Amino acid sequence: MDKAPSYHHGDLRAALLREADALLRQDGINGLSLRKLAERTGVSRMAPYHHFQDKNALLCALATEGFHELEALVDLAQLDEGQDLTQGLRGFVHGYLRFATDHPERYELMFGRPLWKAGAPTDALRETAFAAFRRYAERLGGIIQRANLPEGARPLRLAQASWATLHGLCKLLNDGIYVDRADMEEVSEEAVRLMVAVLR
Amino acid sequence: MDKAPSYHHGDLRAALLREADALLRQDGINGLSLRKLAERTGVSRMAPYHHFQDKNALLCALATEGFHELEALVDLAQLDEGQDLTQGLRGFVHGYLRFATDHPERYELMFGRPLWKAGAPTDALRETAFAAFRRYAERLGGIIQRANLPEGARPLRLAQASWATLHGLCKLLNDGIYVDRADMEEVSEEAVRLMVAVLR
DNA sequence: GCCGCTATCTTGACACTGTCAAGACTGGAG
DNA sequence: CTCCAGTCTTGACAGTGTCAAGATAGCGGC
Repeated sequence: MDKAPSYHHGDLRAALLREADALLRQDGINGLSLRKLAERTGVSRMAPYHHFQDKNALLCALATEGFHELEALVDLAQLDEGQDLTQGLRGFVHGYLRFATDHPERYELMFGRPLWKAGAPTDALRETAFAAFRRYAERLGGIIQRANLPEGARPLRLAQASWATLHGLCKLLNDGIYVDRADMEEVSEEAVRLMVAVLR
Repeated sequence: MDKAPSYHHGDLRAALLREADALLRQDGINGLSLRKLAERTGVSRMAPYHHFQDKNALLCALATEGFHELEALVDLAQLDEGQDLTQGLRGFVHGYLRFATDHPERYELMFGRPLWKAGAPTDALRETAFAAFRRYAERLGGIIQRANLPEGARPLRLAQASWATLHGLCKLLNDGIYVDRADMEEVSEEAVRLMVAVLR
């Protein structure tokens, strides 16, 4: 556990990711600078570059972890079983909102423009992120099929539209734009109604 | 039109906003630096500070213009008259998506975290942004009332949820996350279905 | 045990950013 | 004409990501 501070750190990369997460929580995504991170980890400013190609690569790695959690969250949601549809959706929606609002900086990193538009996202990030979505779409497809609704290519579209609702809600909430944290409960319920309504 | 380049520019501020918009389009929100802007406008780097307190203030001013356009767009939408509901909503949704995807950088600026969370938004920005939303909520309230649905505090919640859907869709589209530009037509139609379904 | 190779870490330097401080100009009011 | 307040400028500083080149150390082969 306690390490004599030798020239070779031994387990940088992991330490970097850990400290980066803490720094993210503390200073936000804009406050996360490689130099601060290096200093905090007790290493010189260029050391991280031996474990990550870029600042972008480091952020992508961090975001990828987040998407793994998100995927687990989708798996946990009781969307498929004979369970009540509204109840299942409500659970997922609440879980998603909670995930996003508990760690806003992390969520912003995962879905933020800096990674996806400005810096090119890593292949690993792309894959992990889309895996979570694909899983969600499959679940929704199962529901549609079981309720034998007019299917078509609809499951995908519905998954996109409903995820957009969730995502937009989280963004508005986290940035404090049109919906207040105090409204969270009621608005999320309205979102559930939206999704359920279209599923009948 | 042609100005002898005198010591006093005469109409900076306006020129700054104009050039800033162009620079935004060209280099994206991250590429918009005050120094580049100043040089492009043909003025020294500190000149903008006599017309805007901050970089933040300048960006807020730019975003405010955007929200004025958005408000006009809400006003244009045929949401209230006896017109077919689906048709009216579809028009608004398409208009909104078009607004966001035609000028992604501008949209990102308007609703982005840098202004709303990191830097404190100007009072003017706050006001303009919320005015647009309020107008939208009123329209929706009118629809609900005319169709005498169970009202309650629902208009506001519905406005929040549906705006979130739109917003999330635009974000996903512009950042290229779960929904591709090629899917735009179909997904937006699904969004319309979402909103209409919950209005019955 | 020793040599050398390679992964790892370091310091120096550069171009870039936003902004504080202090000076230079100038158009208009008195 | 004078002076002043509004406008613009240059100098400086701390902070950023990252290229280049040097320092260190652990590990396999002899």
